[in-house]
Amino acid sequence: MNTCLEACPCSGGNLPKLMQPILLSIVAQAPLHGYVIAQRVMQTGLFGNQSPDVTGIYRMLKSMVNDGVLEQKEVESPVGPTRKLYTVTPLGRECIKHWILSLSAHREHLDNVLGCLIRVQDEASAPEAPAMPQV
Amino acid sequence: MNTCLEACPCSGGNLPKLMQPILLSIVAQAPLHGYVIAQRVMQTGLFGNQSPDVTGIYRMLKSMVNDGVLEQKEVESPVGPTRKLYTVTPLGRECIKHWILSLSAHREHLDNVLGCLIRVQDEASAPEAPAMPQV
DNA sequence: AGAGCTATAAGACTAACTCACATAGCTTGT
DNA sequence: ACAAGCTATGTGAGTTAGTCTTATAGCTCT
Repeated sequence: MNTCLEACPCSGGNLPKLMQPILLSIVAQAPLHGYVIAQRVMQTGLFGNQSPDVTGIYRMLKSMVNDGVLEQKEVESPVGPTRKLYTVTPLGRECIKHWILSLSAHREHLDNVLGCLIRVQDEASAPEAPAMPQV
Repeated sequence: MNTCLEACPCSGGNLPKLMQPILLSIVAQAPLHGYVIAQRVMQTGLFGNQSPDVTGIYRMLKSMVNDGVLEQKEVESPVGPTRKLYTVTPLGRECIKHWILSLSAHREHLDNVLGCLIRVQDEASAPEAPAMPQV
């Protein structure tokens, strides 16, 4: 039993952040390494003031390389650990097109679900105000 | 490395089905047991011809009872195993309101991400048609 | 007798996250 | 000189919302 506040899924905390398409669109603009990508994610303003944590971003970048949508090039850095420069592959460009289609479809699904919820909500709030006079 | 077809996340297969709000809106209309709820989910047409599998629905119903948004009443059935009748609790009604808010916010996020992708896509397809003459 | 429907559920797996922690070098302030 | 804090990458462990496979049990229809 929760209080339906922050912990409840209805707060939207468990909805996907869509990091993969976001990362694709950032890297598509210019090849970058992880740390800078994470900063760009924050700068998009998509997450208000805070970005989802960087470890998730590094992990996602790695898995995207594994999937062949990004390419990774090790670059010796003058300071700190070796940086990894990410570039979008041709396959990744294809993925961007696919994402546009599937996110549009998802948007429609979302609208339909919202419609169901709002209908239920309206019926609950005004059951004694019939639009049509009863015989 | 995948082929960016069905297996790739860009196909949208991993996007959430939003079962919890769907189940809430169905049970809010009338108390039902699992099997019938699963049928209603299919009838909504939200998933084309096929519904996500029933085991997920049973599991979700159970966890929603655990969260206090649904109430479960065991009903002896003349045939087959004991049915479980689900009803939306007052907390569940609150959740419906919250879902409307957070799904609306999610819709906005989705639109923003789509905007980023489409912008990148447009720039990639028309880089040699400058709107402003270069000096 | 066997097929197929009603009805519920556990087991094992996956994707996409989260938080806590580890590591390592560099810069800046005191 | 030393600590604090930034740059930069990563592992481990856990959660949520799903998936597919399999199990169960009784009923109806042919």
